[in-house]
Amino acid sequence: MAAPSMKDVAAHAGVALGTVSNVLNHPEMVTERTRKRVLDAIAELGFVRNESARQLRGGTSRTLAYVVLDTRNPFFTDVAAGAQQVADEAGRALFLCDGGEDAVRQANYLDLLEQQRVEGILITPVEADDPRIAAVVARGTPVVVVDRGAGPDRCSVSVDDVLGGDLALSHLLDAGHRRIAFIGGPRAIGQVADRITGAERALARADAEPLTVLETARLDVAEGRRAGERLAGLPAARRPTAAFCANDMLALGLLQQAVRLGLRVPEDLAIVGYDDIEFAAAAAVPLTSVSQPRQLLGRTAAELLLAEARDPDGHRHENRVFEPELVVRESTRIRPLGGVA
Amino acid sequence: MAAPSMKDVAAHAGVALGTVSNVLNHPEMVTERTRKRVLDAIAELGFVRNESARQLRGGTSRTLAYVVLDTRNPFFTDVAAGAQQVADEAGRALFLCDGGEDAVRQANYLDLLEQQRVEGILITPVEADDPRIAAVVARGTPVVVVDRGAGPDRCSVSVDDVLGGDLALSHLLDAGHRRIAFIGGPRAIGQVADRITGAERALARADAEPLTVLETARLDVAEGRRAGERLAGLPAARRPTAAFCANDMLALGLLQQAVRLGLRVPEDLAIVGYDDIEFAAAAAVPLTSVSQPRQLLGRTAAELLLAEARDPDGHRHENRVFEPELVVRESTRIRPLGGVA
DNA sequence: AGTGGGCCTTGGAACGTTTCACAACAGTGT
DNA sequence: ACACTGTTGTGAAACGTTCCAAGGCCCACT
Repeated sequence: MAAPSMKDVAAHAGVALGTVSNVLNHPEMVTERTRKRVLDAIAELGFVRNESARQLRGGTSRTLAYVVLDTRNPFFTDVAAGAQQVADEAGRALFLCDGGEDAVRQANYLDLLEQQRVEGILITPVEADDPRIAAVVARGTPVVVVDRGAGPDRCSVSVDDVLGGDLALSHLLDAGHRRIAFIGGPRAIGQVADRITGAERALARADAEPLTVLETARLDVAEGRRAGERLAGLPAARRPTAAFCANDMLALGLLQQAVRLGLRVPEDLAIVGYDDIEFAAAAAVPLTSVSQPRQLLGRTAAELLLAEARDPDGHRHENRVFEPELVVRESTRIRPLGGVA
Repeated sequence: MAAPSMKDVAAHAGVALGTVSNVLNHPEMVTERTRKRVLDAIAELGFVRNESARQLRGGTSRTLAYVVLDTRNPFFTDVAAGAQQVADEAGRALFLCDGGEDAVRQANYLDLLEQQRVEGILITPVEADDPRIAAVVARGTPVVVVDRGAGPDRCSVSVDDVLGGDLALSHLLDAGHRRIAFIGGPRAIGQVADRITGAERALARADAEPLTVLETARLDVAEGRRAGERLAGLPAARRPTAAFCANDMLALGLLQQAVRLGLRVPEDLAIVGYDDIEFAAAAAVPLTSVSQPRQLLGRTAAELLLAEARDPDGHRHENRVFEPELVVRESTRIRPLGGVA
């Protein structure tokens, strides 16, 4: 048999349909006695509200969604945790959608969410200037771009990735490195491009070789290992003495493979990661990394989103930019001696 | 102005409402010319289908959800990635809901998903025998329990956690440890309880001290660090020589803090983790860990769920149990000498 | 020219809820 | 007894879609 509806509940309790609705939505305007009869009927039939019908009639949803670039990157789950806090406080549900660094899947999610009329969308886009996002915004669904800047037509929260790249390279240059590799990709990902820009900006101020860019297909541990093989395969004379990785996943993979293939870190190869995920500090050689305020990013994004959803007309778009910080650890520190533990 | 509906599109294109629906759902039965007119109108008005209305009328949804125990644990995002693959292949969207190890939040998500009439729910429950789950199943929404066994009234995929605990402890006992701590909690989490059971089973076969259980409030890195402090604070004579952690997050935190406080791993303290997440191998001291087939778990769960959703009556519930494997690394290996890299 | 048959298109019912104007009823004060 | 008030409950409309039976049109064939 089909799921019971309010009509069934009403019949079973011997009241009108509207009364059932009142019990659920305005319990104070129904007598104790009637209310109990209705609630009993609900329990007895196992009635479950139909959210579709509800939303269709009411026009409103209390659901937010975060379309994540890649849920397997702990950076994003930390951001999501920040957003979740705010959603909880505001009585909203938050759905996470894993884009898996795949533009098509991300676009599919975006379409679906718009069709579901969610209250608002957080998104870390694969491609920053995806016209689909602009279209969603134009049609009226609040969108906040996370971890990327955006134009004046929507809100965004981000961290200055150019500055981050600059910090990382400045640190390596200060330590005396002159042949430095960048590992990350694809370049279409805005964060990657910006970090390269920042790195080259720092490089331009120094007397060093141009940045060797090892472009990767994804930003995960496996690609980091692959990069490690490529670096270890180079003759020492041409091998970069330091690597700046677009994120910590790559850096951890690189570190792992480099060590396995006999390179000493940091003596033969210094490594700087990005994001300062929890695991960076616990790595074989604790990782120097560019730290971003992850949870704050998520909290702020969700707050902006809710503000826009609550007052679409009065809302003014904001593009909040946070500053990254360099956290120096062993992977770039020339150790005085033996150095274990 | 309100979002345009099919009615608006129909008026704008000068056709009947039903024709617009046909263009969208059965394009082959509409003339080229008419179709174009309608599609143009859709583009011009920025019409977006209303999924609520659609679902209300059709009664079907093509959305799955995975209520995760904690998205910040990479184990679960790996499981989710497996489920996502299957969902993609089947043309389904998968929403991730972060329970954050919080029973209340998890229950809220469960309610919402049922009200939204999702096609099916994957869940890694905080409490294994939550009656709410049974209720959802009884009312007809397909549910597959992930990473926990379940009764005959629903499907589940899991890994034998008792065996996992046994493997871990057997390994430590073989290495000569006699005073061993278990770190993890809360005990209400089924996986934790089972791993303890397995550990004690192995212990019972040997002539060793009973398991010292350090119960934690959560299964994250911070709690691991806290446990590290507690262990390091003990006088060496009473301090366990080995620790078995309920998951790798705890193990990594423990490792980090133990090393910081001057304990050598594995000489002073051997550590076994659980899950074999990607970061375990890249840790300061590569972590011995009990490995589970994460993606396979997710794939299998999603396949069972879809099978049930497609044929609710013909479906027979299955409780698939996979076997864990111990991956031995440096954190439990007595190193012959100096031992770096 | 008339008829039969395809092919498109049409209009309306139905999905389950919320909301709102209104009916029913009981109690109060005259 | 009556009108009035306030409180509860009722019934119908509306939300935007899909599906289906039925209608309209045009062409080919007799």
